[in-house]
Amino acid sequence: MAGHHTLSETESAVSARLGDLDLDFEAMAVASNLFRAANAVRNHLERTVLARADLTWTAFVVLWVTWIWEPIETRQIAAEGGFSKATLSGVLTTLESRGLLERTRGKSDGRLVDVSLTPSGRRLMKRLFPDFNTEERNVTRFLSSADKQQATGFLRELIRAVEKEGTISVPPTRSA
Amino acid sequence: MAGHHTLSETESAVSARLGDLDLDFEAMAVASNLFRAANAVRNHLERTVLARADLTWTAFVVLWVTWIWEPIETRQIAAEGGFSKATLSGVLTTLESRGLLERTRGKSDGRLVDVSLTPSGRRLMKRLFPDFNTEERNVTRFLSSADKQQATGFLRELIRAVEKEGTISVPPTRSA
DNA sequence: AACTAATCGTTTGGGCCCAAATTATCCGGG
DNA sequence: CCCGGATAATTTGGGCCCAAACGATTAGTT
Repeated sequence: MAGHHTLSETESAVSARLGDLDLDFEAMAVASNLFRAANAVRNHLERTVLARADLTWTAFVVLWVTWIWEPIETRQIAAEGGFSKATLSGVLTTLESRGLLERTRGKSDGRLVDVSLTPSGRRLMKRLFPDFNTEERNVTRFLSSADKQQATGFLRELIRAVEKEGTISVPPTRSA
Repeated sequence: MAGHHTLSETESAVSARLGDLDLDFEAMAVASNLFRAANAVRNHLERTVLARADLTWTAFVVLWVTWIWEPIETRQIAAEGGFSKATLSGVLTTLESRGLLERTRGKSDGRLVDVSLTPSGRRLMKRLFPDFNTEERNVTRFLSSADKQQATGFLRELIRAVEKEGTISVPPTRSA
């Protein structure tokens, strides 16, 4: 992550291509910085805290969610973590083979699968999470307490907008 | 993306596991909502605008960056897009095979590769980007203009914190 | 009981993702 | 000119990622 252009540089480059007919540059700035920030923070955490425990990002999220809410059903892990059940299946297999968690078929409903950490998994999280939080503090160190609360609020509004799905409805232009 | 717990629910669950020794819950809230939001928005855009053009997220980012700054060197695309050159190599091959862009060896320096869109690639972006921006506006519709500017500012502070790398230095606890 | 539809988790196939190893090119001595 | 170190992009190998297909279980209907 390095090559940054200023906002107005990008704006004028876009305008040169499209004649800024009806674009919302503020929305564009929010979106592009959202992905840049998430990517940068994620890569940073993967290369520092998580690398020390030999965990990928998604594996950590799965362990984290399970740690907090165990026992928890797989579909809830996927919903909480924001990835598909297909992805989760593979990651669960990986983590189970390392002895960090266990799958057990649901007793009342044979279709469901409950996930719990093993003692080893719980030890890992108890050791890892404080370090993780220290890095979270580190990457937010330029934001005041009020800023952090406000930033959290903005992010939650984005999430709400996607989930409420009140789409402005893009006319279905036909594909390539 | 569905299962949300409130902030305080999560806080007390974490405290129950760790005894909230020295945790920064505000930093935790920023980080977790950052990933949730980025993930939600990305998945949404992939399933709406990008699916209509049969493009993955990363493929779109590559096309976008190239569209704006062409001709551009591969290492700059990777830096701008926030992924590794290894990832880029594969995506470039995919997009080149679809006739959307071209690689040309640098004339002055034979190690470098310049990337440009083909006319077909430029037509695609010119058609696609307005739709993309409409969705960007859609997902930010609960934020006022001032909010969007402020949110952009906060996100850029996160990026700066990662890049400046003034790490608080987590004591290197040993691995699993 | 038997059929049907709904709802789980998993598997499959193709693409993205990164670190590390590899190949190719450049540049500066000697 | 040739050698070696530095710097490009690419390839390799293993893991994540999703939609769609699949197999298993449950629930509703008759």
